[in-house]
Parts: sequence; C-alpha cells; structure tokens
Amino acid sequence: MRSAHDTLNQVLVTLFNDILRIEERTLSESDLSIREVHVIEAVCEADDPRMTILAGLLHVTTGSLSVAVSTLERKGYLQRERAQDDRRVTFIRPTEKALRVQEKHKQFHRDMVEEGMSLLNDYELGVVVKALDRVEHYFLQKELANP
Amino acid sequence: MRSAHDTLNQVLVTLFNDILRIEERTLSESDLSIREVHVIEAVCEADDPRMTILAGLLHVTTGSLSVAVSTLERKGYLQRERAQDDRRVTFIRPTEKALRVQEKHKQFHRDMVEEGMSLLNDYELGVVVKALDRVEHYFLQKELANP
DNA sequence: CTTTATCTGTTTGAACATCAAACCATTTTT
DNA sequence: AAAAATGGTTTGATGTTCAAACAGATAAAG
Repeated sequence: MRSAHDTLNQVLVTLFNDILRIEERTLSESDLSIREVHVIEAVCEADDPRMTILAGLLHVTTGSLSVAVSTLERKGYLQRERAQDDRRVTFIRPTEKALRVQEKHKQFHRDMVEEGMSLLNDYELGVVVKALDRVEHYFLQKELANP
Repeated sequence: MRSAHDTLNQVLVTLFNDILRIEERTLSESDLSIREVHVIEAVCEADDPRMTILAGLLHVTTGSLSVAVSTLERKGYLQRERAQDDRRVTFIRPTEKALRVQEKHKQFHRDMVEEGMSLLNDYELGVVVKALDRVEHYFLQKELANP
C-alpha cells in the first residue's frame, strides 16, 4: 500500500493535470483555448475589471493580457471601455457570447466538483473540506509572501 | 462560511496554480523551464525511455518532444541512444547533470507534501488520503476512457 | 502654472511550446 | 520484392509569454 506521502504527491502531480486535460477537451470544438476561457472567466467575475487588476488576478503582465484581450475582442467575446473619470484606465466588458461561455464553464466546474463529492460520504467530505481549506490558505499565504 | 462545494472548487482553481508558480520560482535561476524539468523527470522515471512512451506520458506529440529533447541534449541534460535490436527506436538517457536536477526536483515535491501534511493531524490525514486516492482513481479512469 | 514624475495601457520583438503534416529510415506484412 | 506500418525528426504555423519601448493621462513638485 502506498504511503500517505506518495498518495499526496501523486495527486499533486497527476490529478490537476488530468482535470486540466478534461477541461481542454470540452473546448476542442470551440474557437477558444483554455487560456482564453480563463481570461473570460476573470473578466466576468472581477469586481473592477480593469487591465492591471485582471492581469494581477491572472498572474500575467498587462502586455500579455492586452494581446489576449485584443484577440478576444476580435472574436467578439470582450469589449474595451474607457473610464470616464480617469481616462488612462480601460474596463474590459464581456459580451453576451462571453457570458454564455462563462456559464458553461462554471457548469463544467460544478459538475466536476459534484462528481468528486459523490465519491465521498458526508463525514469524509467534512474532514476533507476542512483540511483542504487549511492547505489552501497556507499556500495562499506563501504566494502572497513572495509575490 | 463557504459551502463544501465552493471550497473544493476554489481548491481546484487556485491551489494547483499556486503550487505551479512556487515551483516555477525555484527554477528562476537555472537554465531550465518547468516544462523542461518535467521532461527530465519523465526520462528519469520511465521504465522504457523511448520517444513514443515518453511523449505519451507527457501528453505531447513525438514532434514536440523531439525538439524538447534536442535542446536538452544541447544543454547537456539528455543523450539520445539508438536501440540495437530495432534501429528505429531511440532511447533517451539522462546525464549526471539531469540526475542532479531530478533529485532536487523530487526533494521540492517531498518538501511541499511534508508542509501540507504538517497542517493536518494523523486522523485527518488518514481520511484525506483515502478520499483523495479514490478521487484520483476516478479521474484516472475518466482520462483513460477518453484518451 | 509649468515641468517632471508616475501611472495605465498598448505595441513590438524575441523566446518558447505545441501541433499537424511532410518526411526519412527501418521493420513488418503481404 | 513490393507495399504497408512504425518510430522519429524536421518544418511551418499558431499561441503564449515577457521585457522594453512607447504614448497618453493624471498627480506631484517646483
């Protein structure tokens, strides 16, 4: 039997990659890459969808984001909008088309989590959630400490 | 308080990316990208390190792998070796330099898992490991079903 | 006020990863 | 012996990313 250590390491190495590939496959017939979907996701969920904020959320430079936004604008998923009060800033708005993609993507995540949860009983679920919550906070701190 | 669903989804979305970025940062002063380290890792751990096998493990085409191997050969981490019995196949061998990288990378993973484990008590750990094991197997099946 | 500095975002050039398709050499099948 | 299949490599195109140069707008300093 595998040790706890080996199991966790294996999960670290394979589980997320597997899920990412499954996610990728659901997109194979659209005109969007997984990166582009994540940009759309960030735009849809951001409180304050300006370039610097979005780039920070996505961990890319504003330069990278700028080209991504341009192609998504060309494809009809996003629109730029100049801010009135400070004319340096640009707000990025999703189109209807983007909102539909976002809804579908959220549903994908919901389904994935449902499937995962269905494999556990209520008791296990409680323990796992509390544990992962703690682990996530720990790594978030670590990330914030070395940005 | 967040629901179990939200917590799991959040972990799905952020945890893996956070870890990947931390991993990336540890490489920032080497001449290797994270992709290249994963190629080296696959070469070091494969039972049968020929191109098609490795490409399958890494989920890339042999074409992609071929160029990756060429640059890693140029950088002194890998060597190609023609098979005797079937002269079409190439074995990819790690150099000493690659083995050192691999050892360091494994240590990184060990440390990461240690840190994660230290956040849980023995009891929680048992439950989490059993649960994640099940989830991992489930997604592995799913991957194998739609390759 | 005018000049200077800072901030926000875009463009550009380079590096890298990746794939599909064309290709070459070798082995297997017919 | 010829044709087909297999294992790898090369090549051309596309996508992602960054750093650096840039431009326009606002804030700070004089």
